[in-house]
Parts: sequence; C-alpha cells; structure tokens
Amino acid sequence: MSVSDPIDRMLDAAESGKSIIKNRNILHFTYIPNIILHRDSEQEQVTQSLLPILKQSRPSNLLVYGKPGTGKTLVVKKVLSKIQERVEKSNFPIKLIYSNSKDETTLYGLLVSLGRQLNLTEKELPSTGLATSEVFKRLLNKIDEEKLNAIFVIDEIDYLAQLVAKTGKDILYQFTRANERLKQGSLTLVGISNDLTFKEKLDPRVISSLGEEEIVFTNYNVEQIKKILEERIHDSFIENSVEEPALNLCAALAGGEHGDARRAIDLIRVAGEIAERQQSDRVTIEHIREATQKIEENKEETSLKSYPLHEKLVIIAIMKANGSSTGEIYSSYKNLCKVVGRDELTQRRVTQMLSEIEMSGIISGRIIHQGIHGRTKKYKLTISSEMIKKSFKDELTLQDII
DNA sequence: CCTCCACAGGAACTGATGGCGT
DNA sequence: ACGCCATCAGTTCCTGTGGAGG
Repeated sequence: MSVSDPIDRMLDAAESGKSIIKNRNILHFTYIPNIILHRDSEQEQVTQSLLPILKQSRPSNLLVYGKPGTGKTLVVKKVLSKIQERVEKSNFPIKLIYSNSKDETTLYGLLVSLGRQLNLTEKELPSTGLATSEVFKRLLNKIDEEKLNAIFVIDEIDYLAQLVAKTGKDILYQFTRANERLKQGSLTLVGISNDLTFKEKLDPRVISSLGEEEIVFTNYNVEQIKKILEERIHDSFIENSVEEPALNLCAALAGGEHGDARRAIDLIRVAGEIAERQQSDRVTIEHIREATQKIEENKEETSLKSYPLHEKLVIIAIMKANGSSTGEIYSSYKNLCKVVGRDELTQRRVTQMLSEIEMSGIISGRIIHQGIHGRTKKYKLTISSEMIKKSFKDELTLQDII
C-alpha cells in the first residue's frame, strides 16, 4: 500500500481523524424524535384543537401561521402522529395525510399526491387526464368507502391558494364543505401558512370554515435560537467542540433576520462539516463564516443550473451587458441565440423571464425613466460572473459563449 | 404644457402533450 | 375514435407611464 497515493492518504486521515459530529441526524431541522423546539404552548394549542378526534367527532379545521423555520410543520406533525398512535387500535382509524403545496406545481398534482397517500393506485387515480372535480370526487369516494377519518395537512397553503386563484377553481371551498358530502368518515383540514395576511385574500366562505381555529407561531428571538442550538449541539456534537463565540454568531446570523431556526441548524451543521474536513477539533467563528458563504453559493449554483436553456441564455446576456436595459439585453440575447443556433423568443417572453429571474434574486432590476427615451428596467447581476461561468461550463450548448 | 419614447406588464389565446371517459 | 380536460411555454395584442425635450 503506497503512502503517497492521495486517495489512501485521504482515507487514512478520515479513518484516524476524529469526527466531532457524533449524530448527524439531529442536525437536520426536520429531525422528529424528541425535537427540541421550545414550542410548548403552541403544542398545547394544536393538541387542544385536534382533541375532538379522540372523542370520535370531527375537530374544527385549523390554520397555523408562522414564518419559515418556526417549527410549525414539526409541531403539527408531532401532535398528529401522537394522536394517531393513540387511536391506532380503535376501530376509528385516522388517516394522516401530509402534503406540501410547493412540492407540487399544480393544483392537480397536489390532489393526486393526496390521493396517493389515501392508497389510490395509478389505475384508480391517474396522474393526468382527469378533470379536477373528478379527482376530488374520487378522493371523497375513497374516504367514504373506507369510512376513513382523514386529516389533510396542507403545508404552504397560501401557495395553493394562489394556484387555485389562477385557475378559478374553488377547491379550498370544496374541501371545507366536503363533510357535507360524506356519509361516513370525515375530513379535517389543517392548513399551514407562512403568510400572515394570506387569509384576507380568500373567499369569505372559505375563511369562516377554514379559520375555525387559528394558531400563530411567533418568530424565535436570538435567545431562543441559541437555546435550540445548544440543545441540538449537545446531542449531536461531541462535547466542547463548538466554541461559544461561534455559537453566538450562528444564533445572531439566523435570529437577526427572521428568527429562522432551520437556517441556524443548517448553518451549524455545515460549519461542523467544514471543521471536520479541515481536521479541526473545534468549530470556530471562521467556520461559521465559511458556512454562510458556502450555503449561499450552493443556493446560487443549484438555482442557476436548474434554469431552462433560454433563461440561461438570458442570464448570460445580462452578464455580457451588465447593468443594461431590457432592450440591450434582448439584442444581446438575440445574438447569443444566433451563435448557438436556436430560435429566439419574443421580447415579451424575455421580459417575463427577466422578472422571474429577478424574483429568484440572481439579478436585480430598477425601473428608470429617461424622458423622451422612454421607460426601461435596468438589470444588474447580484452574483459574480465567475459563479455563472462555473455553473454553466458543463453545458455543451453554452460552452462557446461564456 | 404637451408629446412621444421604450419599454412594463396584463389578458387572452395557441399548440403540444398526455391521458381520461364513452 | 372522438371529445374533453389540465398544464405549460410561448405568442399576440394591448394599455399604461414619468419625464426630457420641444
């Protein structure tokens, strides 16, 4: 065995090198067993409002609000799974169904994902081809047939409401009224929303039945985040491997903005991994700093890579003509299209793509009025052009133009 | 004070895809 | 075999607009 082989050297180091993280699972925010959240009163509230289930009556529908990383989903899931455990042996089965609206791009997709969890097969519920009302009917039939007591947990329900609004269908209303159509079984809706103002946008009929109970999760403050981190660190890192200043910085970074505990935990995990890779036996402030940067870059890179071809072309066009107006970007884009031999899209489409890209934060736009020279939006990159080149360099079609 | 630029951005539509029910 | 339904990327057509320059 040759000692100079770099692979061997790395493997040797990994084997002998001490690992400072002893349980990696705990360093994921969504780790469920014995979650430490400091959400006692909220847990009580959720339990309280779902209690009627144990008495075999339908509980009120429930709306849960809170910013990201406040643990709302975790609390709901935890309470429900405990309830489910209790009821399991009784002849009053509860079917727990969780779905995140953001995972599904369309209303149809969401309904299908709910259906799959009700054990509807591809045959009984095809993943395309049906009218939405038909899908809905099949969901209810299934619940009715099997006398299920279904609890639909719909995460990011504000997002769903948007989808619904676009198609003009009134699915949320149908959901809340479903019980009137069910002879046996029941349907309870638990909506989880990031947006506290989301309710105002709904149809009043939906509000009255969906908002029967409301629970608001407040943001964590820096103190609380620090506590949460301490507890998770205690369980997942070996002792004394995270320096106090590092912990403080981590809590401050995540807490300062929105009180996002998820970010805080991600941060400490990535920092831990960086520290391990550097064979350090402690996590320092420097590691936290590196971690923030790495997380940021990862986000940028994956979002860059996930764009379709024409969006990528537009991004390159912006890069080539940094800080310029829509018209200039468009002609730059047209040139690029010629080079790679693709048909160019209309300007209207490109403006739309620009505003979509702006939404993701990769570029920033500013409307300016130039009097007789009209109105434009000027776009600037908010990330480095190296990042773009790096992310796109694997793409064959783009290689000549970057 | 009016005009007119260079677009922004809404609405409605198209054509392809994919798969249903009858 | 045919009509229908939903979705998506893209197009066509459109109305709206702040202010420099006449």
